[in-house]
Amino acid sequence: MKTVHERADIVPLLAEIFRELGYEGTSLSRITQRTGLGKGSLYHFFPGGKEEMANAVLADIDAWFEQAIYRPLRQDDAHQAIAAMWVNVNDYFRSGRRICLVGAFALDDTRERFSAAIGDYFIRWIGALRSALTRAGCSEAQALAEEGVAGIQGALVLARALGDELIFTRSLETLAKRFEAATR
Amino acid sequence: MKTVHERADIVPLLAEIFRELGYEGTSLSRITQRTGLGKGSLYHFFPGGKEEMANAVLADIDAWFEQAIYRPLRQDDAHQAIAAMWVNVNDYFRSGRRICLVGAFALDDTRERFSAAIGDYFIRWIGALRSALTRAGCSEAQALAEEGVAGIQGALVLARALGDELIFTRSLETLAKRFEAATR
DNA sequence: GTCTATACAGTGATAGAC
DNA sequence: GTCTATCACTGTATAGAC
Repeated sequence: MKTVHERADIVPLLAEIFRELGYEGTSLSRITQRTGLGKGSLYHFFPGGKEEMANAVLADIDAWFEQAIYRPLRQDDAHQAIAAMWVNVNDYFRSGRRICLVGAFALDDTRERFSAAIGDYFIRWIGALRSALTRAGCSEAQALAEEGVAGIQGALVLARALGDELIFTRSLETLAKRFEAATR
Repeated sequence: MKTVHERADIVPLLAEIFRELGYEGTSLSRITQRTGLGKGSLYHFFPGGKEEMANAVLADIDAWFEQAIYRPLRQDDAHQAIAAMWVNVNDYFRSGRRICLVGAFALDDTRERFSAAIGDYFIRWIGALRSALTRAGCSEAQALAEEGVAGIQGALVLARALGDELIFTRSLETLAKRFEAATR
């Protein structure tokens, strides 16, 4: 049986592999195993190899955050959008069992390969969050937005390091309370 | 000229290499280049190869944090020890230009190799910080300790992602203010 | 202790048959 | 589109001379 795929079907699988193994730790043979696709198929979809695969994953992540997080923060009711962010983020990162690929890429040398996409991701997240906080009447919107995004990234590190799923959700709740106190 | 080294001289060099390249991204040839030592010397000091090198680095990091951060938090004046922690952490991570190797290892699959050391690092940091906060009269010491450690890790991610050194120091100052408000 | 030489599995990548 | 075969290269690790 010859299953026919398209690029869009493979990208989410690649995302999970990069998440678990990191960029350097992800080898084409592991990708072959986990996707069930041979190298021929892989290079058919991604002529640029592993780097193009990672770029496709980053673009996919960016698109998801744009529609699910950033746009509501910029356009919708500020209080509602912030509240929805905590819920969506907790869901997206599977209560801390899933990490942020962009954050992980930022930490080591793979940052150099994807610095534009990495910088963009955080600039836009912080910017959108600041926009919502400002509209909600927060006086120190930039600092609080940075604290919120950093808090999420840090909570992911802790959750993975301790193997504790509860700490992620608990951290988000603490952050949410800080935001409520600053916007009432 | 034949320079003679000892293990203790090499570990800090290895630490910087692992920090920049990550565990998987660090190859023996890169280690050879940056340390000036051949593979023979490397395997003389670390018969277990790359994994033993990383374990030595993690032990070195642990020892530094124990004496510079954890012990003061557990034993010294609580307010002073917490204030010193912010200064020492900012210095140790070079205002965000240097990352936390333990946090980086926690994010991807290399966590499995070093899970004991990684878990220990964060458990003891949070525990020591909670001890100081409790002595300082904080009612929600565990939650605030978690928030502080997570905030530091997240600030490192942001600083690297944005290539912005100022954001790290600024984030530490914000966290310090939160701690002061909770312990007065 | 440090080096060179070497083993050999695994790497990213390409070519071509189907 | 998918596969298999194959490429040149780099990976970790070892052995042995000095």
